[in-house]
Amino acid sequence: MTLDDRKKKILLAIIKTYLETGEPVGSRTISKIEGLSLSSATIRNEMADLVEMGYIIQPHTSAGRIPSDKGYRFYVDQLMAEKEEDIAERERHTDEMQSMLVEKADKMERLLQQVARSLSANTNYAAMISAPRYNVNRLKFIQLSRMEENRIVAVIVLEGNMIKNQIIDIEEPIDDETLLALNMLLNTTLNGMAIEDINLSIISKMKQKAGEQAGIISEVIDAVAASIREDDEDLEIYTSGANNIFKYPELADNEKASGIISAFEEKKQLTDLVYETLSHSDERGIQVYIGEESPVENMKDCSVVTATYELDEGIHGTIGIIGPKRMDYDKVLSTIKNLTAELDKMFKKN
Amino acid sequence: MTLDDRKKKILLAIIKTYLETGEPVGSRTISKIEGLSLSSATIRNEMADLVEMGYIIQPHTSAGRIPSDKGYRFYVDQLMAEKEEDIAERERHTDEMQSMLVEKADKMERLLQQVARSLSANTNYAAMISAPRYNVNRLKFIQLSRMEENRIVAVIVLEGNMIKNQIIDIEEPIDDETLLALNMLLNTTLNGMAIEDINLSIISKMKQKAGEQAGIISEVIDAVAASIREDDEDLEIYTSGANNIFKYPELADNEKASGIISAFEEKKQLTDLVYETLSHSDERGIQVYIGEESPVENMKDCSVVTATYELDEGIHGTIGIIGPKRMDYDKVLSTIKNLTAELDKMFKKN
DNA sequence: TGTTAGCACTCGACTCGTTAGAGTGCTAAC
DNA sequence: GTTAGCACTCTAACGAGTCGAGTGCTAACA
Repeated sequence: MTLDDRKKKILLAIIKTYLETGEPVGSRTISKIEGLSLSSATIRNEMADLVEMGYIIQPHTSAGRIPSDKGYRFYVDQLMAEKEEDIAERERHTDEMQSMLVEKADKMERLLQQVARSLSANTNYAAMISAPRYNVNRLKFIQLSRMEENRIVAVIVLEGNMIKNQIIDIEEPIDDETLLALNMLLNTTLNGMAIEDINLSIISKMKQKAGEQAGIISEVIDAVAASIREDDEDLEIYTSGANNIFKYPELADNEKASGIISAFEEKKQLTDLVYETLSHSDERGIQVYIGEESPVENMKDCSVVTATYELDEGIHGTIGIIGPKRMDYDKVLSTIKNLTAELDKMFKKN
Repeated sequence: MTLDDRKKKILLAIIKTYLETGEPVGSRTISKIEGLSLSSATIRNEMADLVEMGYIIQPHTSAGRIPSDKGYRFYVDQLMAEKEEDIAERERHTDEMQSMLVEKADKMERLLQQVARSLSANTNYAAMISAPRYNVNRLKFIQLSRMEENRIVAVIVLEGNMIKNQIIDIEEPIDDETLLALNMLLNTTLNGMAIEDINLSIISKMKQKAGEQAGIISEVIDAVAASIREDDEDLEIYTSGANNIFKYPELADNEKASGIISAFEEKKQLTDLVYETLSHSDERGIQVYIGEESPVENMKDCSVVTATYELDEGIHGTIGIIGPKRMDYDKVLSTIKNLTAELDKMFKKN
């Protein structure tokens, strides 16, 4: 059986109606709404086919139909194809976006938290945003300072003004002069380098140059590397509106809600989601996971829409919206598309 | 009517039974369990009195009784008085605590997250822990470094090795020498001072010393002060096990759960809780808020147990456990008491 | 051959009455 | 002051009955 044009139209009508009402839709409803005027009986026949083909489901014999994951997938693909063509799309939604007003914040964390909040408030779904990923980032500046007798603090500034600190305990005290020299050495050698490119050969070269301070320099470099790597593991993630899930009965029962909440709290699973997204990001950067498609176990009953934004050349972060499968994909896609654009613009300007 | 000895015994029996079963307890149950052997009819009479006095509630005419907030309050006060006397208490529970094993973490944040996790896992309630409060803290070390032409980064280390960063944009470029001088000036003047004690007179004295750099120094000091103050507003708080609330049906309905979850996510309300706790901490440092007593609006249906721990002289943080009113107060109090002791010990050693 | 009207059928949601059981409150006796 | 006894109350659980939405099928129609 093939999905001919009429079937497509009916399927889309069913899904759209369901998205609006949240209740199983019957043949009568479709026959009335539809442009192509067909009787409910005809619709029923087609619906039976669609069930057989797996696009829709009937919860029980005498109920209407609801979209299956496959049905949603069809709808979303359709939607995204449309958007692709419709370049003026962005304009059309611009006015809505005004209200999103991401206040400019001096601190990155503030900004990200702000974004998450505004996303969840605008969409009525749960939202998350990850801080830009460091390990594709470049070192901008390193500063070692003595804090105590044999304890120094390393301040590491990355491109994009991400700052990280690391306290380093050193074996033997270090004098001011050496410290200064070390600072010089570190900065001249490492500035502008991508973290991943700092390899053994460079380190050994530095050790050579450091001469008698070789011991200390390796201690310091190890600590710096560890600090960056460690942070990479547990990515900073900001969330907002997790409680929005209670607005959707199909997610609000104890077990499901508990799973989703714990995913939001533990962050671990969100981190996985971010990595998944970053590794699969296509040209548009937007991805939609429907139900079982979700890479996060606890979100198998949700739909997850993610997008990447660009802080700077090659430095990406991830935005995510988590809601029920019957989410307003159209609105979410527009919102998220505009937001990433806005973020990109903001960062580029900086 | 007075709460005589027999009434007390009956009340305690009712509460204990309710804590175990979670269901309204009837006169028959008490008459059987109780050491003082009285018939159910007698118990009934006493129970009627207890209802009148407000210690217990009957959900409806032909149901058993459940404790009221006032009843819980009586129980908890009793319990805490007992504990006070029983100094060997701590020993008795020590073995349970072994399993809590707070792994030593190098980073404070890791440690705190760890503690929260272990608390929630051990108690089956939701747990939170706040990072130690800064504003009673002392400056240990300030380091200004030039990052770009007219942008410097200030690294502020506080007693207890809390590190904060602040990027400062300055009007006009600053040369190395001036920067060095500024660093000297800042450190010699401010080191060891409590943040709150940095007042106008000190600042103006510094400006005087700075001479022509007066402009820059006030910029810097303002920025430093702002950085510390700002961070004080949104205290770092780590949470774990928020989804535990779903284990208790009386908290798991949509509305209540949503409120609690949002309190956990937004952190704002937890921050209030921390301040409330810190300002009211008595000699023991442990506080129990039952139902309506809670300073957090969204937790009026919960009980909240908080305690302060000491990072260093005068630097406190707060631990909190949030659960249903029928929580196992005995266990929670023991757990939290041991944990704070453990934390205190760990920090003192450092 | 595709479309449609008509109709019997299905099934969940809701209502209502019944029952069982737990627990009370009161009274009268000890 | 305590207790046995008993009528009473209220909820939870169950089942029967009803309603309505929606289906699936059949037969007629274009």
